[in-house]
Amino acid sequence: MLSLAVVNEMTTDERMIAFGKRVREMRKSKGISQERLAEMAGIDRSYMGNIERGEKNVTLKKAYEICDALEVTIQDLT
Amino acid sequence: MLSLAVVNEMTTDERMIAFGKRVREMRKSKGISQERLAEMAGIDRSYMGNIERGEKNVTLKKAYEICDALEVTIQDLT
DNA sequence: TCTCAATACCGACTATATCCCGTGGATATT
DNA sequence: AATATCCACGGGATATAGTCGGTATTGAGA
Repeated sequence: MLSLAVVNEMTTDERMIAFGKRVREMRKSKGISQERLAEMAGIDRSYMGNIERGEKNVTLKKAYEICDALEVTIQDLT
Repeated sequence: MLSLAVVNEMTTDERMIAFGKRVREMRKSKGISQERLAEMAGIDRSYMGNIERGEKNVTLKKAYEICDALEVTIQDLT
């Protein structure tokens, strides 16, 4: 039995994965590499890979820094 | 000298504080206590205080869980 | 003033985000 | 074949998110 509030919602893990996918889309649409985006956002290169694959639970600050590097708002990524 | 991309932007710390303020507003508009929201979101009570004061850099998962407890989207908090 | 609920604050602990460096696979190019 | 780029993936180190249990403070109401 599902409550109305839960219908159509994603799990937090699914939202993490969706977040990573949008980061990857945005990055590719700008034609830059993972490593390049990582250094623009001040993030470790291997960690950026983890984020795009939705394997890591990023903090809000890092999310904001990725937004800044991609020149998008956090609404665009969530 | 400011680049155009930076004009009108907030620092990440300012955005953390704004996030916390919105959590507090939303919580109060629902008439519930910090401690109650904390248990609804599965978060420690003292940590919830830190979040509302913008003292802690919460992870996306926790942010989503707070959204769920408040029955709002993350766009409402960011 | 007294009480009570709500919140702020504190120290110690545990879990995990994040960094750093290296390796290997895939693909494209010369 | 050789070189270069991009990315997945690994282990280990460090920083910090998040928990837990307590105490202090604040503000509202009896």
